[in-house]
Amino acid sequence: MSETKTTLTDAVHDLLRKAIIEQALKPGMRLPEDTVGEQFGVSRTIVRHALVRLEHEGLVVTRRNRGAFVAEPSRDEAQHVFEVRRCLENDVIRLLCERMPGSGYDRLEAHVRQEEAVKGKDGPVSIRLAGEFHVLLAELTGNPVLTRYVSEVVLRCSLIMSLYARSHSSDCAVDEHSQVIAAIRAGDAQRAIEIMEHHLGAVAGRAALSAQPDSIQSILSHYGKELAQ
Amino acid sequence: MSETKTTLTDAVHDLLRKAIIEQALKPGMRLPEDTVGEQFGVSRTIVRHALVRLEHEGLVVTRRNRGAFVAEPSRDEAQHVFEVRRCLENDVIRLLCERMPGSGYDRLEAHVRQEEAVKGKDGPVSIRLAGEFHVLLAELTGNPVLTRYVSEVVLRCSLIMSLYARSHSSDCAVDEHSQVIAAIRAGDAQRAIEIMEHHLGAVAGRAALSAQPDSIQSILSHYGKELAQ
DNA sequence: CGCAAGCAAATTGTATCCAATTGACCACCA
DNA sequence: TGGTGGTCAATTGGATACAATTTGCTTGCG
Repeated sequence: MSETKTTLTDAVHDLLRKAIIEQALKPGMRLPEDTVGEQFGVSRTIVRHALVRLEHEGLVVTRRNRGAFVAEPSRDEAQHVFEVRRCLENDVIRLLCERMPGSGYDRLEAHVRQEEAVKGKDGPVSIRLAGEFHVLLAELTGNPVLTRYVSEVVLRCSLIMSLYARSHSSDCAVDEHSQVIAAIRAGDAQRAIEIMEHHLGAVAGRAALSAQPDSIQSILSHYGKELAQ
Repeated sequence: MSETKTTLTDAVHDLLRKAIIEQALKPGMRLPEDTVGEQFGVSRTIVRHALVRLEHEGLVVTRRNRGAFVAEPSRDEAQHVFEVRRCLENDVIRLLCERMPGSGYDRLEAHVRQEEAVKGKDGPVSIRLAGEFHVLLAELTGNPVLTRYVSEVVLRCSLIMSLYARSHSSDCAVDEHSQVIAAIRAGDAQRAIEIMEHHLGAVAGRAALSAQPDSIQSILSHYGKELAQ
């Protein structure tokens, strides 16, 4: 366990991801390989590998010979991500109602307490914790594959919310988290799923409903395809 | 559209993936970077990037300073992949019952016809087509995120089946594919999901039930962790 | 004054090169 | 004989160097 699994690539990968999620790197921002590289004191090779992974995760997009950019999910993409997220998280709930591990509730409640602790002061930490609650749920299913996918969509949702949401402070209402836990504990999968649906719906809603007819670039990008090049 | 999106990395990536799925590269086989590189006539850098992606997709695993190997999913892992696959594919069905695009049935039926054409002569092509049917279903939802995930788990399932299944010829019963289409066309989501569950259950079953108490290395690998190094 | 061609800077795509870690083989010793 | 330590080959981790492509600007012409 003590083996330092962190190859440099992993480190850069994590750092960039965190920076993106915390909005230090804003959507659309360019990520030149050597700039990032010298910033972290590593060579382009490393940065490149990290960027490849991030692209796979949907947090950055790369254009041929143009470089990497922090992803700017369109509303359509956002819709798609949320759709998958609902599907996955519903299944998480369903599985947890069948097989919640022993220490599960303790860990969940500990997490919620942590969320409540930083409730007032919003900001990066609260956003991160909100996401991690959902990842923790996935982890408790004991299914690493499911966990990875949930993790990915949650991260993308964070990015999406940073683009489209009006207010971040209440992205994940902590009490809804508690309600989900309670419903699972009661073994009431149906209700837990309903709460989760409502929970995610609310989050997605804050993004979708703020649909001032899309920012100009978003609209134009839609038409721009036709005259690309 | 004509832009040759294929950077060399993409090409190698695709080639390796295809080779793995078609079992030209068998699970557990080593993939030394320079060997692969000189085989394809590219440098290690390229192979490296391709391997990073394949690892992300779960088709290869890499051990620090040891290199890359074609993944050998344990039965546990296999279980996890199938669990996620069922979740995702059920959602695909559900979505398609709501919004099947106009040309959808044509494309599906064309595909099934293709499958029937090569039905007798099993082999790589039939395996590939069977997988692509499920990917095609996902594509028809119009959700690229969902499509990518389905695509990934389907590929991993192909790998898994190549490890654990006794007979490949009937991995995906073509008539079950037809039944799914029919159920969706009837708008009967419940029935379509049932068929799909049964369909996937049968596939997974062929793997899981052949559970001669696991090959020796599989068992030992379970205990081996403790004395790893 | 607007537009097109062309040039220069910047950045990615790819290859090669060095260093560090690993695993294996072999000799040596209790 | 079994275990231990050391040296060596092999292979990856990482950095640097070169080539190709794109971009934006400049310049010249209509």
